[in-house]
Amino acid sequence: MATTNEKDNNEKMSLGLSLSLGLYTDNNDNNNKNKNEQQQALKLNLIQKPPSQSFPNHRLSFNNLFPFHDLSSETRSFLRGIDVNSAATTCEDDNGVSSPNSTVSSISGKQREPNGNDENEAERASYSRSDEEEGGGIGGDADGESSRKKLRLSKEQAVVLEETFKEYNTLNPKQKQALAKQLNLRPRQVEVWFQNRRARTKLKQTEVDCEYLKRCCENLTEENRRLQKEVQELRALKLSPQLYMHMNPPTTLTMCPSCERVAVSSTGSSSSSATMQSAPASASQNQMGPNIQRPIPVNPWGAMSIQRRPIEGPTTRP
DNA sequence: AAGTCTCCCGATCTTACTTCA
DNA sequence: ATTGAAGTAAGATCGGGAGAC
Repeated sequence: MATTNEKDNNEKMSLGLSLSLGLYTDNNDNNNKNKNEQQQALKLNLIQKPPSQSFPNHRLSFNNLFPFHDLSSETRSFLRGIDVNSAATTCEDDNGVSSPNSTVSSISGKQREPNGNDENEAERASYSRSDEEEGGGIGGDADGESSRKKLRLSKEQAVVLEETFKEYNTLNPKQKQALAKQLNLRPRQVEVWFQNRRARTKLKQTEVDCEYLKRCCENLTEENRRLQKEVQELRALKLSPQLYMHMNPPTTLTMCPSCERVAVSSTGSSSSSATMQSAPASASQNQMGPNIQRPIPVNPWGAMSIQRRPIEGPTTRP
């Protein structure tokens, strides 16, 4: 079961994060490689390395993931040293009488200590019900209460999750269990976190792609406008007889999109066959006035200076 | 082939928190 | 300084599709 899931996960991993017109999908080819190594690495990462040791890299990597306008509230609070969740330091219901989250939600943020007790964060944010069965996950309101109380993860937990996500954006059951155990969360929580993380990463990527396409459209519109203008100028030239007499028969330059060679097809009666020339040669062949530039075919996509920046980090290592 | 299980995804709900007037 | 509305981020849930058994 796990084997098929891993395969499935890897396929989705390579598909899900490679929206973006296939422009940067190369790295994902490595996703299917060395699964055993990945698991070994995860074990090392999750079990042998204490969470605190992975913190120094956090802010850099997180900013790399979301470099723009995405200083989340948690991060901002983190930077300010304010513990946003420090109120609910303990959850008193190991037996599940009341949700630990209800404690969190019943205490407004204004009751939290301003300086925050960072030492208690992990305990605060962790489920004291972490030993309860995973069945309490989706729709798992075994106590019949339909409350959807939410628990903010501590920054340590978030950091570990982020670090893990950067390496594996999907987890197999073993990884999930190990991570949940390390973070003192329920496996379901880890699973949900990864699902949400994937979804939001994809959303961000979609936004980036949308912006990119918008700029492409703008560039093409501008290029079209320029070409239209040039056509008008050429038509005006054609209508001017004395100038027209000294011109070679008008040519139509078309660019082969694949080889980027220019087919020069004369519209005059002398030649009806198109010949392929390289673009620079055709440019120099233009015998029109110096002020008129024959539009050398451009690749508006290639000419664009937009830097596409993949926003999600998670690329599995080979 | 049909049923079940598990996983993932997309949409959505809900809550915690921030910002701003 | 305080407060409440609006906005945002993120955890959680729901329903459905897909693959494995």
